[in-house]
Amino acid sequence: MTEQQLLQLTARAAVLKALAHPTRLWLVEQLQQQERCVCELTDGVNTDISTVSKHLSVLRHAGIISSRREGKQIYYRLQTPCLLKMLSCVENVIEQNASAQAKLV
Amino acid sequence: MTEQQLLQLTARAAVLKALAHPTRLWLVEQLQQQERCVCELTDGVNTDISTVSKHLSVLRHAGIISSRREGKQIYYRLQTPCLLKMLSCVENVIEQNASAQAKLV
DNA sequence: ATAACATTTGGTTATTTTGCTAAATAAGAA
DNA sequence: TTCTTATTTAGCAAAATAACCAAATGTTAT
Repeated sequence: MTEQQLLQLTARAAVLKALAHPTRLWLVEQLQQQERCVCELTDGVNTDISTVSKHLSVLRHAGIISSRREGKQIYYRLQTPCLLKMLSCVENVIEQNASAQAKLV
Repeated sequence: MTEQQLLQLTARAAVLKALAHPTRLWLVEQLQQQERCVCELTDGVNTDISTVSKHLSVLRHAGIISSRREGKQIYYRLQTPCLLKMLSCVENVIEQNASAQAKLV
């Protein structure tokens, strides 16, 4: 693995790592159709507001979402639509695991 | 978020988390064309054999790769080909980030 | 059985991540 | 200005992760 390769792989890993949390995946899902303010997002999730804010910050730093202020609220939107297709492949892995499990029984 | 949803999102996050490491991404890349034994994989990477083995174990537990023994060697292969397409979307995120950065300069 | 090889597992330590509470900012309303 | 609402930041403790070394396992050859 070259130095150049390592840099590239680390960048990819950073994006994946940002997605790799149930709450953050949920947030991405919520932003699928339309942008949302933080208050709307915290409503649906059972964790603290500050925790949600931190998760949003992680996603934003990874370039997965972006934000804009409108009055008191801050609205978040999805930056890269193809992420949703990506997740369907993740689902494939899970289904395959499930059927492999089933085969063992 | 319902209990059911949380379970599903946690499963997805687990797959993404397994991928979210430069060495593991490199390993997945190596398995893209053909299966490989551990000795072939450790050759290309600068870390300890035991560390590589542990990374392979993480990928295997996530159902991303699988292994078979042939004599003294253990061969690993990719379980879900669509993962490679998935990573091209991750690359999109990175490129978009780069061009956003460039715009600022 | 012993030796040599390929790989995994266990133990340790350093680092990172997570989620909470409390405090800080930012914007609008009174 | 002061109050209220919306959101972020800081600080902390618990849990998870990563990398190394050493020891254990499984396989083939002697």
